[in-house]
Amino acid sequence: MSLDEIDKKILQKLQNDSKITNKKLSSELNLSVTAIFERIKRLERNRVISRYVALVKPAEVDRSFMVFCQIKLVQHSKNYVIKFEEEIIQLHEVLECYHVSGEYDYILKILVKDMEAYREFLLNKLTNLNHIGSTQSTFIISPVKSTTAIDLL
Amino acid sequence: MSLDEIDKKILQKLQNDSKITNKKLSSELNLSVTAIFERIKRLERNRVISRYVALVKPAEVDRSFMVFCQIKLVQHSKNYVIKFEEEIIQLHEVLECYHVSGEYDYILKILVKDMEAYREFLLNKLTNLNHIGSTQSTFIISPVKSTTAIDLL
DNA sequence: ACTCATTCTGAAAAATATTCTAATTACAAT
DNA sequence: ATTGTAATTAGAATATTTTTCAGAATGAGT
Repeated sequence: MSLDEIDKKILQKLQNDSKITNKKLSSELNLSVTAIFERIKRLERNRVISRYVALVKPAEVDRSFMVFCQIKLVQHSKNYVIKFEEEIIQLHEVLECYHVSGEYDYILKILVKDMEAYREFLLNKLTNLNHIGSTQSTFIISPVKSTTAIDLL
Repeated sequence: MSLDEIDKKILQKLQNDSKITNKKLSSELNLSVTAIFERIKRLERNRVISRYVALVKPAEVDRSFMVFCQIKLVQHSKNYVIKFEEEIIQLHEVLECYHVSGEYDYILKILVKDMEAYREFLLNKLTNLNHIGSTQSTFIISPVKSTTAIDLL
């Protein structure tokens, strides 16, 4: 789907604050409320906007420990890969998982309460999965930047 | 701030779809609209909910290339670290940046159009920063899971 | 039992989202 | 240039939702 400059400005603003009203958007972009409304609906219909979400502060819900975990599989046959990915998706501690290039096969972003909870996760969940070869954990000392907004301007 | 089960259910739902109406929430949780309204306002006031955002599909806005880039600094004096982090924050291609444990100092999640754009980014922006020792890039072959929602139940 | 603070309900008011009709614009084909 | 067609827009109406308000229920501490 093709996006003009107005679409991009709308997306830019919605990515930063999806609670902004159509009225405010319309005055900032010098368009009618209806024009804004129709454009947003079109962006939603075409799945340019995939969803609207509330972002929760991890520390406020007792999830202050973030880890990047790299994983190697023992085999790479299609069945193993499919099975592994299905199982990973089920784990709620895993916020993100990517199949990647390089020495390891996967990178996972994991969020838990603390180091102890991570140990539990590793022992009881992750290393219990079949086909896992080795893992390597990288702990987050401090977040420097964290955004979901893609720059479009 | 302390959260009861109702708060957690509200957060759970808002993390998945922040456009859900208070009326719908109220019927699903068997509370009045006002009760829901007040609870959400409290969650916002106390920054449990940090913001509401629209999520945009990267491919739809021509950003199909994601990379994890690990960085080592040449020195770790406070001034260097501060300066480096300030500069990283400015780069719109960098969606996330974490100070981490292990062999490298930082992990960055970078989103660009394609490999060529990534090369441009590396040459013109990243390696132009002072104090950078070495970098190592890991390319995303395929996303397996990607969510912003923290499981609270 | 009484007070205080918190959370709740239901109704009213204010603001916003959505629908509708018509006018305008953009653009391709002639 | 001009016609026709579709897409986009504006403005008014209607429908929904958010927000405010007053009063009732709840619970902890005295």
